[in-house]
Amino acid sequence: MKKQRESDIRERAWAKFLVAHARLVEHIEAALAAAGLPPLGWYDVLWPLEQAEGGRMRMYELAEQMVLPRSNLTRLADRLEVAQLIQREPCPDDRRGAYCVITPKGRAIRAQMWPVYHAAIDQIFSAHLSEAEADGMYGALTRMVRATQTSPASATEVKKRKKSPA
Amino acid sequence: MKKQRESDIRERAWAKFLVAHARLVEHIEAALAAAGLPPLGWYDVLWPLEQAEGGRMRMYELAEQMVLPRSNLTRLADRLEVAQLIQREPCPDDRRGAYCVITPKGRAIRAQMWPVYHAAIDQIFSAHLSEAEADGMYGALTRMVRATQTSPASATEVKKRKKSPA
DNA sequence: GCATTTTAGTTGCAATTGCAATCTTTTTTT
DNA sequence: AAAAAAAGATTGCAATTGCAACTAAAATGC
Repeated sequence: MKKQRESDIRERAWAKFLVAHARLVEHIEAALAAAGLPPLGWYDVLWPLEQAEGGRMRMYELAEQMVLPRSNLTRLADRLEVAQLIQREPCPDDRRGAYCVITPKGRAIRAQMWPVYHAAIDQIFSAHLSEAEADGMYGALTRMVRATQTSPASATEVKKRKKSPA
Repeated sequence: MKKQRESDIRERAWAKFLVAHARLVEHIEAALAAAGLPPLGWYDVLWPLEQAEGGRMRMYELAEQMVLPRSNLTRLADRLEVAQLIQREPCPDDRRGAYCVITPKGRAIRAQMWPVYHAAIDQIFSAHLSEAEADGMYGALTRMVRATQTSPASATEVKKRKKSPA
């Protein structure tokens, strides 16, 4: 008889998910800081850029990928630009838009970050997952992400009505 | 032959883990805000307090549970106290310490938050996990959390040496 | 073709976070 | 038992975040 307070295993998984996220990120940030490297958020900008065709991406694309409000990315990009890891370029096709382009220095820093980041992931995340578990987790997480994007009903509705028409 | 760019499934799981966390939290915050309720962080204070013996916990315990820097909890508690959801009480045994005590109003608000929170979890998290998957995920996450706490070697070392002894 | 609505990106400003320093009160050392 | 070290909690201050407002440039409707 081990039904822990009747709380569903899924709820316990959710609670653990939150704690694990906080702990893992904390650990990784500590590792990067200890190595005198930039924070995780910078990596999340540099990596997609490096992957992208021409080392460039539109701001809105990047923001969407990173699950970051636009205004937030603007400022983050400001910092990366000051550090000369990226560079902004006007978009020829759309004069509203701007490209974020990774610089050689940006690539270099990302390359320096990866070993540290990778080692941390291995140690605290990957080491605790069998291939099958990783696979299962990947699948489940993918379904969850999809669930948040395919039901914009609630989110959109909320956005539309300013204060509730009542 | 589908070994996607040779990147380990575990690394892809990690990447998805980060995105999923951001999306899920975003969704839940939106749901709470839409219902005119306090943010998730408040729930995370109220719930452990409500569970605790006497509805009270020491600040440091709470901070640890929540994976939050102490100073951060101090301020969070300030806000909750202003809203009269908690109350601070001096600790008789240790005159440095303080208790965080949940108030009746705190319990009431938490009770109001739960249905909204619970519905969101069900919809975007639980719905996508079989019992076995939830079980597996719970186990894996637990091991990861343990991994971050049992190797304080690196974290502690870093703390000790201020700038690196050169 | 012009008025309206959307979209991309930025900015102002208030709220939250994080880090190092501080103040008290234990706890440990010697 | 005094000195030194550590622990609990808070505070100052700078950095980051989040939201709403704003500008400029497409896209859409009629």
